[in-house]
Parts: sequence; structure tokens; C-alpha cells
Amino acid sequence: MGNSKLYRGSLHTIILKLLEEHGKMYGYEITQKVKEITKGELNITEGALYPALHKLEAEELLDVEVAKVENRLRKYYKLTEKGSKETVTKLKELEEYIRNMHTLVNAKWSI
Amino acid sequence: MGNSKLYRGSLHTIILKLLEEHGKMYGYEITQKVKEITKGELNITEGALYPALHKLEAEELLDVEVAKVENRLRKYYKLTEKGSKETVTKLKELEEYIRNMHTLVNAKWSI
DNA sequence: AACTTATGTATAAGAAAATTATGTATTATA
DNA sequence: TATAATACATAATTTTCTTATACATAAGTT
Repeated sequence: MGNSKLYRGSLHTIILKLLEEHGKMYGYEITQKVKEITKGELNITEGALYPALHKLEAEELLDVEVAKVENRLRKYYKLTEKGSKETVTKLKELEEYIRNMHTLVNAKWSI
Repeated sequence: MGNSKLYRGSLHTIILKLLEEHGKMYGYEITQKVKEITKGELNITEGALYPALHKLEAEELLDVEVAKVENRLRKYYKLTEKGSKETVTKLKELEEYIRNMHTLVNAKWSI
């Protein structure tokens, strides 16, 4: 993934949240959206992304729908109902993580 | 490490920052301090902690000093000069990570 | 007296989640 | 016509954990 090791463990959260917000997306679109939002600071690699999407699908958190656009294959993913619930859980975990880290490092900054 | 997968990658940051703040600490003390600060939400396991301390020492970010207290062995760690600089870097990376994640998940909460 | 919990360090086996490298294929651009 | 961008995928390797095991002393409990 990105520059720092910190992103390890947060890819599933990122994918789920982006799908919650955008309804349905395909893999490549997700990488571009993340790059755009983070102004190039976070680049999701395919070697991380595709296995993650397949795993989320296997866990029935995502539904997939194959489409052919301009003679190219696209796999659109969207949240299942189970996936929507998991998104809420993952976001709470992220919030808890950030609060704890903020306390641990006794940070002066806020967001 | 902890409950959520998000803590992956942040152990070195935690150790360095705690040492910056407390001058010198030994391994067991670090685990207890983290447990205390996070109210039990994050428990650093020995299997993660000791290899991490050894690695930071090998990278010359930490100095070690062995002491015998009440007939028990303790290894006190403290930051080297290089370690102090790395702490600053790691904290900046953490801040960037948190800002990016906050934007990515379009969070309403703040810290 | 014997056992458990707490204190203190350490390593080995295994799992999870990434990076890096490679592969296939089409379309757009220099 | 070569390269970049689009779009998917997997294999080998590395990093970083968890879980299990190991040793040892001190304090508290039954």
C-alpha cells in the first residue's frame, strides 16, 4: 500500500466506506478515488486490492456484478445488507483506534 | 496486538512516543502503561513487544541498560538521538494517516 | 505446603495482510 | 510504434502480528 506502514489493516474499512458512499464501484475506480482524495499520498496496489475485494465478497459483505464497458471488463461491487452493518462496525473501530492513538501519543493536533 | 486490526503497524510509533515522554522504560512497564492509558482496550502481547524492542535497538533507535531489581531482570530502553528524530517522523506519519483516514471515511466525529 | 497470579524476559510456529513482481488484454496518447 | 492508462488477477515474498511455549522470581491465596 502506501508510504507509511500505518495503513496496514485499514483497507477493508476504506473499501466498505467508499462503497457506502458511492453505491457501487469497480476495483480500478476505488484505487483512483483513494489517490484523488488523499492527493496521491495513499496508493492502493492491485496486489492488496483484488484479494481484499474477493475476501469481502466471500464473506458476503459485497455483491458483484460484471459489466463490459468499451470492450473492457469491469466488476462492480456494492454492499450487501450484512456489508452495511459491517461498515458501521468498522467505522466505530476506526474511531476508537484513532481516539486511543491520539491519547497514547499525547497529541496536540486535532482533526 | 489488540482487538482491532487497525493497530497493525503502529507498535513502533507507540513505543517511541512512550519513551520520548517517560525517558526510560522496560518492556513490561510499556505493556502496563498502554493498558492503563487505553483502559484495557489495547493489550500489547510479549510476542509483539520484545521482537519490536530488539528491532528498534538493532536499528540504533534505542539504547538498552540492564538492571536487576528485586532479584528480577529488567531491561531499560531509552531513545538514542537517532531515535528522537525518528519519533518526530513517526508522529508526523501518524498525523497524516489519521487526516487521510478521516477524509476517506468522511467522518463526522472529531478528536 | 502447594498453587495461582503478577512480574519479567524471550523465542518459535503459524496466520494475516501487505509489497513486489508478473501476467493478460484493450484503448488512448505521444 | 512504443508507452501510458485502463482493468482484471495471482504467485512469491516480507512484515507484523497472534498464539503457544519456555524459564525464573515474588506475592498472594487456599
